Amino acid sequence: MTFGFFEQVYRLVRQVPPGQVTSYGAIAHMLGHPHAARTVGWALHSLPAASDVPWQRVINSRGRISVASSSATVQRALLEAEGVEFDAAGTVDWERCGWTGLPWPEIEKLMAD
DNA sequence: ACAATGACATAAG
DNA sequence: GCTTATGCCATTG
Repeated sequence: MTFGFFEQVYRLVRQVPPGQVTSYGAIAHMLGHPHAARTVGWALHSLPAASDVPWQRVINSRGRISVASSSATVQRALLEAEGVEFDAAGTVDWERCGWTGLPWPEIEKLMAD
């Protein structure tokens, strides 16, 4: 299952509505792997640019973009275009744009499909 | 099966 | 707030 865990991550990230963001840890936790945040990040990193997965809506726990390349600029631009607001320090307010996640039945259905 | 890797998370200095 | 150290996990060579 080359797409085992990655596929799960992709499906969940695809559910993130525009204008909202979530964290790697939250994704991992929803998938039943509370400590697999690193793997989630790796999954998104290896994601092709042409993918339909809104990888830009997934950031680190502090509400900051951790990527250290030109993608960071693109990511922030995409998020701002969706309505996500950054403060002076380039941080996102979870209160404002944080994604609460899907109800369990929805997640379960995504995994089953 | 073992060692290395990585867009993380958290605690400590 | 930034840097360093440690823990965790799935994927890859």
